[in-house]
Amino acid sequence: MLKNALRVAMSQIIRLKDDEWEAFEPFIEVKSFKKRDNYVSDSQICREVGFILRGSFRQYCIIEGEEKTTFFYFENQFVTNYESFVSQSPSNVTVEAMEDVQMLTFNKETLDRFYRLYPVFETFGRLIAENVYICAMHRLNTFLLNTPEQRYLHFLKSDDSKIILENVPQHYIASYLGITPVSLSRIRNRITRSVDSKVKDVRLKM
Amino acid sequence: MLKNALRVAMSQIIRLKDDEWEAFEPFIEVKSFKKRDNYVSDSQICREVGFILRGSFRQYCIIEGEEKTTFFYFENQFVTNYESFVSQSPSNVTVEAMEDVQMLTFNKETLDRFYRLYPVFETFGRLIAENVYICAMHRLNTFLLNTPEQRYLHFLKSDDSKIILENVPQHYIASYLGITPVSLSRIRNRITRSVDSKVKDVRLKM
DNA sequence: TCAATTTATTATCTTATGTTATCGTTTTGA
DNA sequence: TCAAAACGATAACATAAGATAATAAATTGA
Repeated sequence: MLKNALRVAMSQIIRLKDDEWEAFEPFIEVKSFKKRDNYVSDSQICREVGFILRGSFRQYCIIEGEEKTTFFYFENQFVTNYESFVSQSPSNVTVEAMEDVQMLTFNKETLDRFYRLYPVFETFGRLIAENVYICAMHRLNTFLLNTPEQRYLHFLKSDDSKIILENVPQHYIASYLGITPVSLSRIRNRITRSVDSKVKDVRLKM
Repeated sequence: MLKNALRVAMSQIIRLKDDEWEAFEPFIEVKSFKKRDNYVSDSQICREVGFILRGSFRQYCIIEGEEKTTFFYFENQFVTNYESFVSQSPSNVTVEAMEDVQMLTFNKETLDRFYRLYPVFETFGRLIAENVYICAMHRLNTFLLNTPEQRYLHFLKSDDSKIILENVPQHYIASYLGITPVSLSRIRNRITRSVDSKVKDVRLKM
């Protein structure tokens, strides 16, 4: 059953009893999106959290007429504009399907109800928040402590990079790393050359 | 009574019943730090959350022999290395008193116990986590979307800037904004000149 | 109090990034 | 299927930031 994927994901975070899940399950909806559809729209309030069964999303905001891509969401991940969802304030970003998407969703009222009903849902909410905070801080640190080139190398070593590199055009990744597409292209060129010359060095030493 | 300041702060976040507070209060400790003392030390596990009654802290990490200041904590704020505290993993930062400090603290075991005892503490933990996440994202956005100069201007407009500008040397602020002290000095110079020239323009038009 | 340290500014030089434009190639969608 | 759009690499140029050093002022602490 489709909804079971969410149960599995939640069970990796909290101990969910059968009755708790069975109470929650009826509030989960199955939704589909076509490529290019918006899941969250700029200046709208985000009233849901989604769990991606199939497909992926890109999050961007528009600054001086230009789209700046700030995040990606893939299969088996939760997707929402967390700030807008938590504070029920208008979103300042758009979350757009990069391909056709099938997902499960539950809304704010549902979650708030379950926060009140079952302490384990509060724990769930807390652990999710702690986790996204730690991820945000790691990313922030790459800006505070690294140059763009170091940031790209750091990104290549990260767990997220594989799925992103395989699914996302390079200029979106540049944006995600806070640099221009041209600059990322140059950085990649530089790195390749430096690796090549190292290979050459090794050859010369032989 | 000293501990009441924490009750007030917590009550701005959650509804705390008398019996809940009275159960919690005995686990709160009062601690003092001298200027330059470390509250959190690099590679140590952070086992506490502090609430600052008087004084301030600076958070930094050492990269290639250089201190990079990444955060400040002031009166009536919570202070901890959140990641280290939450995951009970070694801290990668140092939190050092910028002046003599008086604070209240409670430790991880206490908090975990109260998470289990009272759902309202889970709510407290969740709301704190949601809040620090939103703050981290706002800061991350200034790196993703702004140039260093825009970032400084943005910082000047922020709520935090007043207390930081009044209490912190400029080169720490530079570090906090992810730029070098020399560069921040130039940015300030540039801004002043541009404001000056605008004043001059106004005068000429009169 | 006074020497040592810290701090902020400024100058010089180097370099990486931003900007803009061009050019193939690939992908898209009507 | 084919024209249009998207994409990535690259070049040329301008600019701002990093690195380093010198200097003066302020602060610190013995």
